[in-house]
Amino acid sequence: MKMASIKEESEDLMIEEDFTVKLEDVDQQTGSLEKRERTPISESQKELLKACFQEGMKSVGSPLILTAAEATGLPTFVIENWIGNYKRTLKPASAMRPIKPKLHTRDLSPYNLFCRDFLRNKGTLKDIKKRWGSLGEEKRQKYKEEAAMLKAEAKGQQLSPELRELKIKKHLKQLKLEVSSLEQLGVESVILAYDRHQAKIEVQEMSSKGAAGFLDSTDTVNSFALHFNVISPVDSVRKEPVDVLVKRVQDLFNQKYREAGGLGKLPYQSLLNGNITIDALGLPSGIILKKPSFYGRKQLEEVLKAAEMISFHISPDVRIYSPPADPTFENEDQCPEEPGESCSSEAAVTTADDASYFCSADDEKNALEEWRQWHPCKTCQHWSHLDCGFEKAKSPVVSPRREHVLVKRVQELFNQKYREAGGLGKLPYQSLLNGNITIDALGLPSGIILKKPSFYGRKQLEEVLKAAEMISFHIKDQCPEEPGESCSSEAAVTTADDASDFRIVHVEKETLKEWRACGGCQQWSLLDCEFETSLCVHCQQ
DNA sequence: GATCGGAGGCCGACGCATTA
DNA sequence: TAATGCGTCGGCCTCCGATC
Repeated sequence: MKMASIKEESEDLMIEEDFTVKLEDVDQQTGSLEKRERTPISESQKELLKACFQEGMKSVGSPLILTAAEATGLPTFVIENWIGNYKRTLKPASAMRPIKPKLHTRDLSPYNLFCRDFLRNKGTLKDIKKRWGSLGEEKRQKYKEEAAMLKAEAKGQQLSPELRELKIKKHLKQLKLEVSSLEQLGVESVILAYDRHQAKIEVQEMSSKGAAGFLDSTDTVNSFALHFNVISPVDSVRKEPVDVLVKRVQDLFNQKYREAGGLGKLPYQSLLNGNITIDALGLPSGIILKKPSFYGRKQLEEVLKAAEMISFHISPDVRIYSPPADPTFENEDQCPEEPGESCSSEAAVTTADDASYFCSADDEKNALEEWRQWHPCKTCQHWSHLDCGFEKAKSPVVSPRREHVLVKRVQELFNQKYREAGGLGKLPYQSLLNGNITIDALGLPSGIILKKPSFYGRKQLEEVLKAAEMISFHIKDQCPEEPGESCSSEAAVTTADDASDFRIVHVEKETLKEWRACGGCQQWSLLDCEFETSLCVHCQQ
């Protein structure tokens, strides 16, 4: 038809030169996380990589990767990605790749259609202007007709489910940004959305921090769902908060520990120090024993699902190694200063693996590694932590855990801001949690509140790092000592909810703790736990 | 006048499924 | 179980019509 004829005619729009958009022209200064990290690879680096590829660096496990890394200065994981992508470029393009529907919020213009045809015929962007300018009136008219036809068609047609979904997604995203913008202006807002076309009952929440507190304290969301004749328990409308799941797993682990003969609670610190060894049987595949707060939602749910299968076996005599004062350990990620705390890395667990171990001084790799087990080096016989001194000889290529690096960077950032605010040492999360200290964190990205970095998701970590320069802490005096001060325990009660949730912030409890002097006995006390009136409970009695 | 958003391709990053 | 392959995402390129 008409469209086809236009397409045929556009064949003669072929161009002579093959310009390509070069990513090397892109700003290469971004070492930060301002946007998604993308490693610029220069032409010379590519040449080196291609040369290594020709010499056999054709798979991720190739020993030539290290050579290439040295030659190019690129991290090994970047080279691994490059290999995969480069191999793909060598293959002929996949024949029938389904075309994803695109959401055109505006009607396509004659110019847009010309661009489509021109670029489809290997034309380049640089030439478009020239070609469009020199396009004959007749051809231009045909594009106008096609645009008008498409516009008319779109008007008469019903939206396909795919396009509808795209459209909804786009609007929700816009709403989310609007809520965030309003929040920055000090406006608390809530948006609840329910899609009538969805078989599954799902209420999308978009709310500011304060408004989220309101939702938590009321049954609004559930009422909203019920309004649409939906018999839906709260659980199906809203996921169980992560911190509740953490608590349940904690209880489970403590119970299993006691069943195995342990006393009290599972001693994560002793595990970490290697003073005790616990074989955890029945854990879901891929999940190892660690402090429950280090699991994500999915893992927590899996652990709870497998609760009955899980059992612990305590081997107090199998002490792997009690580390001496080791300089490598001094730089560790803040092994607990407060009782009950544990490192941000995973707790120690035994493994049945009996591979050989060799020292590695690769700090970058060590920073990414999760292991925490002590072994003697087969070469120098020194004992050391896998994560600070060793790599496993059998697996030279370690899958990088970028989140760990991000967590660490945020930890350092927070500690730095804490010191800039006059604090000493490291940010005392436990004191925050207990409400013994209050910190106003200014400049944090919208929707993110101060909490232990390991509770942030990857996206939040990146946003925090992005806003690093804007962030400042203001340490308020400790509550009990300075009458008249008020404090909020908000920092202590956040949850690490799924990034997929539209909910911007999830504040489980927001307790106003205001210190007041009793009108009778003049004793200072917490408003929420002692006072109803200007008299404390004792004086009221 | 400022801003948005469309075109198609490139390519690094990443997650998941498959394979050895 | 580690390695590999593949699909997908997202940011970027340039230019300019449409819209506010």
